[in-house]
Amino acid sequence: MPHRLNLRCTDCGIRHRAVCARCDETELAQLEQIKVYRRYEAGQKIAWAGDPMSFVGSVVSGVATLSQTMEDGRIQMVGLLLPSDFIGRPGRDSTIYDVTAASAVTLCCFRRAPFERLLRDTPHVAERLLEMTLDELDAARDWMLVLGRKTARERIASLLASVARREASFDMAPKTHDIRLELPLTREAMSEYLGLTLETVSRQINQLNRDGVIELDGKRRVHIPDLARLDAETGDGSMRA
Amino acid sequence: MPHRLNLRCTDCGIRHRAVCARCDETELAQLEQIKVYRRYEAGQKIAWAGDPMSFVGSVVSGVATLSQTMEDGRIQMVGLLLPSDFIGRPGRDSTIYDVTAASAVTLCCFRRAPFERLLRDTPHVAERLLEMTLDELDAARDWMLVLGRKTARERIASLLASVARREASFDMAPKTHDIRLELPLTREAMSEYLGLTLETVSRQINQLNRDGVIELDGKRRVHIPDLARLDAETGDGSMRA
DNA sequence: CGGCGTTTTGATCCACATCAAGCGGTGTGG
DNA sequence: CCACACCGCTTGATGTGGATCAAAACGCCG
Repeated sequence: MPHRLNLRCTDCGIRHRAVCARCDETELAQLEQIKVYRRYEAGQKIAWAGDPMSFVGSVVSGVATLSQTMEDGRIQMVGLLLPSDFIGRPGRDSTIYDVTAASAVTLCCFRRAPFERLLRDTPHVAERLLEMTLDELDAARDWMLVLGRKTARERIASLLASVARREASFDMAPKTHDIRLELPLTREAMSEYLGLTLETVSRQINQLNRDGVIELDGKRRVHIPDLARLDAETGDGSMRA
Repeated sequence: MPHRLNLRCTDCGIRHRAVCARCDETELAQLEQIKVYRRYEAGQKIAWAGDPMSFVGSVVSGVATLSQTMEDGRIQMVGLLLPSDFIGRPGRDSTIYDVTAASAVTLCCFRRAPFERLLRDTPHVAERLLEMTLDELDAARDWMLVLGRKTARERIASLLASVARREASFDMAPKTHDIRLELPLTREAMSEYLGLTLETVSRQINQLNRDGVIELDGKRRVHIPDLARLDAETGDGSMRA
C-alpha cells in the first residue's frame, strides 16, 4: 500500500521543471486540488504493462523505470524516470510498459480525467507537456544509438555521463570535476537499461575503475574526477545530455 | 535543388493523418498560406545534423530517415518517416539528426515562425502534434527493445512486420494475408536501422525467405503470405504496430 | 553465526562482425 | 555494341565481444 503525505506546490522541489513548470498561481491552485502524493518502496511495481492506470503524474523524488518484457523473459528498460519526469500518457487509460520503483519513489499523481480537462483548458500545461515529450523523444533516440551501436564500455560510460549530467543540472553551478553520485540502479537494472548482461556490466564498471575514469566507493557510490574524461569514453564526439 | 509543385489541402492524401488532421476549414486555409512542397531524390540529404532548419513539415510521399553518425563513422537510424509523419521540432531551429530521403520524397513544409504561431493559437494543431509525438515516443521505445534485446532474425521480422502493418493501415480493410510491399530501404539502410551489418541483414532475409516466412520477388519486393507467421518470428508475444 | 541477495571473477561458447570474393544489373564512354 | 566500372547484393571463411554457465566473495540482516 502506498503511503500518503502532503506538500504545497510552491514548496515543491520540482516546481520549475515538471509539467507544472509554467503554471501561474491560479493554475497551480487547480492542480493542487487534484493531486495526491504516493510513495513506493525500492523494487515495488508501480504498474504492470497492460494495467489500467487511473492517474498520471510526476516523479518528485527517487528513480522509477519503464521496461518491456518479452514472453521468454528478456527485459529491456525503455525509460529512466528521474525527479520532475512525467509518468503516464494522456488519452490512454493503461500503461503499455512496466513501471517500477528502482529506489524509494514519491509520485505526485493527478487523476486522469481532471488532468486531461486541464490539458484542454490551460495552454501552459499542454505546452510544457509537449516540450517534455519532445525532450523524451530525443532522449529515447539518443539511447537507440547506445543500444544499436555502442560497445559495452561505451554504454556504461554513456549511462554514467547521462546520470551525472542530469544530477549536476539540479545545481545552479553545474560541476564538471569531482562529481559524486549514488547509483540508483543495481547491476542488474543497469544491464536491463544497457542491453547487456549483469556480468558484462560488472566487468566494464570495474575496468573503468581500474583505468581511473571513475573511482568506486563501495558498490554504488561513484566519484567522477573528470567528466570530460568520461565523455571521451562514450564514443560521442560532441556532447548532449 | 528541390522541385516544387502544388496541391489543395483538401485533396491531400495525408489530410486525415498528419499534423493537420483535426484542422477545420479556417485553420486549413491558414496552413495553406504558409506551406510549400519540396521534392527530394532518393539518397539526397534533406538536412545534416547541426544544420539550421527553416521549416518543419510532413512527409507527403516517400520515405525519409533520421540518423545519427558517430565520429568514427558508426551509424544508427533513429527514425523511419513514412507519409503523414512530422519532420522537425518546434522551438528548435536546427536538427540534431541527419535527415535523408531514402526514396523519392515529397515534403509539405511550413515556415517555422508562422507554424509556431499557429501552434500557440490553434489548439487543434498543438493537440494533434502532442498526440503524434507521444506515438513516436512509443515507437522509439518499442525500437529500443529491438535494438537492445532481439536477435538478428527477430529484428528483420520486426522491421518487415512494422512496415507491413503501417502500409496496411492505409487501406480501410487491413489485410493479414498476402501482403505485398516494396521495401523502401537498401540492405545497408536496413542494417543502419536494425543495428546490424548489411551482410547479416542479407543472410537473415534470405533465411526467412528459405523458411517460407516471406517470399522475395527480386531484391526489394516482398510477399508476406501470413502476417501472423511473421509476427511469430518477431519474438513479441502480443502485437503492437 | 548462517542465509540470502548482490556483485565479482573465471572458463567456455556462439551470434554476429569482419574480411574477402564473386555476381547480376545498369549506365557510360570508346 | 561491347568493355568496363559501379552499385547493391549475396556468399563464404574466420575472428571476437559479449553471452552463458559456474562458483566464489561480499555485505547485510535476523
